[in-house]
Amino acid sequence: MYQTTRQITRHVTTAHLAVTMSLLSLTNGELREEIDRELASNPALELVEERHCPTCRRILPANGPCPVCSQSPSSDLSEPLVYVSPREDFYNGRSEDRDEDDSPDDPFSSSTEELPAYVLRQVAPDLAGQDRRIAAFLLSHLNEDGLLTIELVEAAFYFHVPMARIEAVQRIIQRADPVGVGSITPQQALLVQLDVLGETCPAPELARRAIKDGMDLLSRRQYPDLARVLRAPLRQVMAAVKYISENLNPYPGRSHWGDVRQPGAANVQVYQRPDIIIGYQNDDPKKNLFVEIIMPLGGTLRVNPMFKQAIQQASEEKRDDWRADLERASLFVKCIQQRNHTMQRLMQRVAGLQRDFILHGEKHLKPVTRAQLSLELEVHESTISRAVAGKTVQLPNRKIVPLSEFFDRSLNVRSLLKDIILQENHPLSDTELVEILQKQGINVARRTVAKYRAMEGILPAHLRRPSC
DNA sequence: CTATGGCACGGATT
DNA sequence: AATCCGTGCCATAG
Repeated sequence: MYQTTRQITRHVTTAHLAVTMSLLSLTNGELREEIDRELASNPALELVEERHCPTCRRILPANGPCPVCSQSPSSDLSEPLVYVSPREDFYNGRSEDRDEDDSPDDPFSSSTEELPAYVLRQVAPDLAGQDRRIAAFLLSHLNEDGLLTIELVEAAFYFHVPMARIEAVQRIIQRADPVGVGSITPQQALLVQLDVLGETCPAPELARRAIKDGMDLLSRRQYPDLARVLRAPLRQVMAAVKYISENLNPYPGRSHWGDVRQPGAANVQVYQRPDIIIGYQNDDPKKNLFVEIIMPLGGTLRVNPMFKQAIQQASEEKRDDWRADLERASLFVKCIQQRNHTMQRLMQRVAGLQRDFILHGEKHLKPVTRAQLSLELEVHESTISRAVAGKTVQLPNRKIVPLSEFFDRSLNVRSLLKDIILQENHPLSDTELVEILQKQGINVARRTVAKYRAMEGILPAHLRRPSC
């Protein structure tokens, strides 16, 4: 990323900007990788030890009390508190956040961290020697969803065996208990599940084609489009979709499809660890909104002071190299700080603006654009874009949504529309829906209502049940 | 004839 | 400069 250290020392400001920008667009997982890389290659950089908060177990900032637990009386309840929170567990450990609904420890249950072992136990008897090692290798690269995080070719390269051999092992793994485990993509997992299910009782053939040829549309719930691609009537496609969502699971490592907490709105998109968490201080809804910007670290990053001293006694030829290292380390630390600062300011403003959305749901989202925010924060538009892109936020109700949702121009209208249709006792046509929306002060074209419906996966009026 | 989806255009957003 | 979004017009299905 920045090998040319000489130039950097000369053009500090330019480099500073460039690095900060690229860091800004990283999610916490990617950021951690970047930090690890830098930490490994630069001896001048160091990670100072962590201090845990005794009550909430969060890692504390370099000095000062835990901002989550400290009872600082806040003067203005409408102003959210924003805090950059170093939390190692968000990178490689287990999340402590969902501990309420964790099942009691059962040595024989297949909990998340035991998934690889659980599967290996099943497949091991069928495999000999090398194949067993291949299986173990593959299983050690599963993510929480039960999908592989590496390509099969990597395994083939690692073991010096042909791809076919790896694929054969993978096929055996995929048919083990969480059926579909060890697939590369959700699509592959679904297909395997369909195969296994089809052995006992036949599955609709349309379901297979939907997954194979229309996975993209399927996951985006664009059913009318899907029907067109498959050249099948919408009714049949809907039946196939129903079959898929009731019997198959694109993420074999998870027991349920979508968000369990909100059974009404099944979300096909599943995100992993959020980059930002919004909640309340001490989980008390009467307190301020509390925004945590997650730093995937177990401590604080800084320039190693010992290294500075060591330079004095360094030999003539090494001194220049070390100086460069030092320079790069301090640049890196500064850039990280800059990134966090920007994120902090951004979230401060966003949380303030979208307070109603955070507390009361999609209907209360205000249409805010990135451009607008860039004016208020006095940064370039692209800075906001980078900061927002690809990041996810956990809301107080534990739902994880993309940060870009905070800038969705039409989400509030779509959600209102969803409500109206949910409460209708007679299927309303698009034109009728337009009129109802107009009474609520929202002006949209008939065509637009149709699009919103499609986005929400709601069928046209004549295909909807009168009752539900 | 009515309800809806497809295509394409223009303006806003990124 | 590229992309997304709302909309109008037209074709098609029922």
